[in-house]
Amino acid sequence: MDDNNWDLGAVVRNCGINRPSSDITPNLGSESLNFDDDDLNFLDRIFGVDNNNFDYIAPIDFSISRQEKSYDQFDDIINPTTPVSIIANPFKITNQNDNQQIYLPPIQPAQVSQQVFLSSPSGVEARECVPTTTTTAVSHECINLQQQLLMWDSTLTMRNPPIQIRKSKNQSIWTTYELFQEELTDDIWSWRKYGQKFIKDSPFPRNYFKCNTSELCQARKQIEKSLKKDCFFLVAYSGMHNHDPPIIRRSLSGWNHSSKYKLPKGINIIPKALKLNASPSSSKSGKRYRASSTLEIESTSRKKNKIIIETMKNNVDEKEEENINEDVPKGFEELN
DNA sequence: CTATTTTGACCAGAC
DNA sequence: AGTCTGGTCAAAATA
Repeated sequence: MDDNNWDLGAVVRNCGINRPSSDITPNLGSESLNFDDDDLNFLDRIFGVDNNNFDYIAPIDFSISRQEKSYDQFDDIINPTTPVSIIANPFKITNQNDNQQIYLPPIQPAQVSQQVFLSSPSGVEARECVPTTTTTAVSHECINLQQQLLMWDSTLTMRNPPIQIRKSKNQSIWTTYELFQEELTDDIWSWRKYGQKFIKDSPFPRNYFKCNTSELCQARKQIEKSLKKDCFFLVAYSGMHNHDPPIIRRSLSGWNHSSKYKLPKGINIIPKALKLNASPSSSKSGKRYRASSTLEIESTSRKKNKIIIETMKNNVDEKEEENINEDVPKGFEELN
């Protein structure tokens, strides 16, 4: 099997290209990325998604010690005999012979990133390729790859490709996934909630989290309930951790793993309509509604809907209730 | 008392 | 310049 059997690459337009390796800008998020049609077509083939529904900003940042990798060499990456640095947002790799696909994990271990083509997809020339810095120069800033892969929930990552990669107003790059409620606890990092906001065109609040391990860590996470698909949550990640993950997995401070059937602590999914129409006596308290965030997963359809509707009824008079029903998002209709 | 969450205010980018 | 929107801050509330 030769190198061309694997489509693996990164679109590179700037980000320190052609600069000496000693001048690599460590923070990718602060760089501007511009893509043309060729870039987007290339990404379509790589990600296999509809470009119209995919806001490509920065598809990956992938760093490895060698510029080219064959299948066997890639296998060496998965089972490295020597420390290799990988900095990657989730990235799908397709074997063109059998269409087998894998996703690189969303591991974010290091400060340094540099975009590299490992092999050029057919019809798309790798341009502005640069060799990476040496492994030695990078690896000391990264956690060990084997350690990363041990922590990588491959089943989760495999069935959850990113559905969107976007750039926020402050130029941060956000990679969004669709997850089931029970998958929300599949996160190796410790997060602390720092905000919540209702976003335009969605009745559900967006919950903002930052890494709770290090004050200096810039990693961020956003969680909101999917409007289009009631059974899903939209989970977005931004920034790289500059430290090792917490040792204890799935039982992190501030991240309630006591039951896989409960929402992690701090995630609020109460629709806007309820908040806006809540009675004055409860308008200042989210506590009243947070109870519903510990509902059993089985209730995400009938039971939860029932309780939410009942909550609505308890907090509005009949006149207001008519207006609320118009605002109740899909999936929260009263059941009969 | 400490840690975490809540929530209105504030700020900056986009339009 | 003014408004809208999303992201963050930080004091207060809560666990």
